[in-house]
Amino acid sequence: MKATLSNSELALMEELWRREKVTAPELRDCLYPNSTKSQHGTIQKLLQRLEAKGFVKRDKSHSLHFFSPLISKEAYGAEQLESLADKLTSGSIAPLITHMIEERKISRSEIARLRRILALNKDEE
Amino acid sequence: MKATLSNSELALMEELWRREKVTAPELRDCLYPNSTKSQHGTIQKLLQRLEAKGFVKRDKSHSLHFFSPLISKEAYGAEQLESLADKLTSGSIAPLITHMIEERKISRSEIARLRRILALNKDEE
DNA sequence: TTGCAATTACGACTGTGTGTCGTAGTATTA
DNA sequence: TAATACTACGACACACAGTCGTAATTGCAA
Repeated sequence: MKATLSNSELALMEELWRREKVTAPELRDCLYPNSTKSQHGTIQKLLQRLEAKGFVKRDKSHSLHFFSPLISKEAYGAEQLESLADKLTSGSIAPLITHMIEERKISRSEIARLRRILALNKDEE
Repeated sequence: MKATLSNSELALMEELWRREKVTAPELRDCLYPNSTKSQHGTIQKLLQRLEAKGFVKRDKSHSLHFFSPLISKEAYGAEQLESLADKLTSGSIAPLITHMIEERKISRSEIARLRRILALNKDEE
């Protein structure tokens, strides 16, 4: 599951992540506020592709299907980060973080937050 | 410069990052070992696109052009990471790191390395 | 100076993926 | 059974990646 999500797919997943179990009509109303009676198919097609990619589970026990995410937002993000590190820095994320810190792209509070996360794993060193 | 590099473009950039100042023929010999007399254009086209995207600088002071990267590998990686965090986690990378640690996707040595990087910024807290 | 070889410039083509829509089929409800 | 809403699926335009072929330019050698 190293595939990446397109913009529309991501917007749809965001909604799935927010609500966990959603129907296609609900998604349509949410993503296309004034739905012109035609975007039904768009949602269906997106869901169909997301299902094929393994991102979405379809519950068709009722005629009105329910969709739910098969991967969490954090897991997807972590996968993307891992893939980025694999492509660029031999799998290591340290160089990326280093550069972001040097360029002040990470706030001090974020740095503190990261330090706290990493400190929890100190005993395993 | 939030654009992302395709596979071929990345392969070419890797070579530029490695050697800093390279000619098109050198890139051709490197990326297409047994060049079938036709891939000259491919390299030219890739360089042309990379130049248009602002990733590459072209020195045409000689008839044989020299190409060099306009962005470092680390800067590009950091940009990608930043863009990923913006899209997924409101710009914060902590959730991604957290998930990777929980899933044991980050080795203990890498964790130690990250902790060291972050410790250097402790005084600024 | 002229011609050859190598490089540059650029247009064109294929293939792929995204986003969109239309239509046909199916199920629920009145 | 007729109307309505949903599902299924094919088709399309568009953009981009990757590739190639050809024309134009330049450098070098006879």
